[in-house]
Amino acid sequence: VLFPDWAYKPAWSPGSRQVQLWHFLLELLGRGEGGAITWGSEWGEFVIKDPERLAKLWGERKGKPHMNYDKLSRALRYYYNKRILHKTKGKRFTYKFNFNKLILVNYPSLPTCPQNTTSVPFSVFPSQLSFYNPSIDRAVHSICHPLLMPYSFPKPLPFPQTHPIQRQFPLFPPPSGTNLSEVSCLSPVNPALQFTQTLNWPVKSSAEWPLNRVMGLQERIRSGPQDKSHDNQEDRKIFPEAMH
DNA sequence: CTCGGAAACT
DNA sequence: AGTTTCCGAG
Repeated sequence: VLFPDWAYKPAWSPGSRQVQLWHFLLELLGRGEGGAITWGSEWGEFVIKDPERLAKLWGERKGKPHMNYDKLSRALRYYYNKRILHKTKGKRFTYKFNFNKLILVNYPSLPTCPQNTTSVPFSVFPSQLSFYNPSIDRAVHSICHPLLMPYSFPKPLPFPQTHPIQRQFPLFPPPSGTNLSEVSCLSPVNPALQFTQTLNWPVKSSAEWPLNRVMGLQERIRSGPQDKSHDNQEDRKIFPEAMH
């Protein structure tokens, strides 16, 4: 609920054994490595400073020695329909993660976040997130960086209130695929849930969430080519910024 | 540069 | 499924 659906996908999903491009980008961005790619002026926006160098790094990670920006950028463009990224038009080599507006649109009362820091004082990657980290708690109060991704957090329930014991899991008992070691270490508190409670964010029913409507959209896309103009109209309502 | 179709790859 | 590769079009 706090983040778009894709943000909950772990870096190394059971299906695909390889790193995904957007994880890789977030990783470089998080390191503040700077040379090849940096955060842009807006929240979630990033600029590829050295396209060919970035492509080379990506190629090394994937074992594709002939990777170049032409091919990498094609992969980025596939993210448009998946709603992971969109292009910042007019700005060369500039793209933007779609999680920013989703959060701000739904919670207009949140303070806008100055985003000049190149790194966060704590790690947000799955490997290091697997234990309860008090510094996350602290940082969460000054919500700010796009790097604050939920990755291995259990997905918060779409329903307002449930049995206390169910809070840690989308389903109870947890489905067989659930990595219990990952989930249980979030105790005593699920940071994401504490996040909502601390901030007194409004609770919406699942039907009210634009995100769920986006998911519905993806279902339609997946189910085959249908009425595309209708989809675009839906998109405009949800992501005004993403359209021109 | 940027876009997106098409086909191939893992 | 998520790219990688190739490419014609704007």
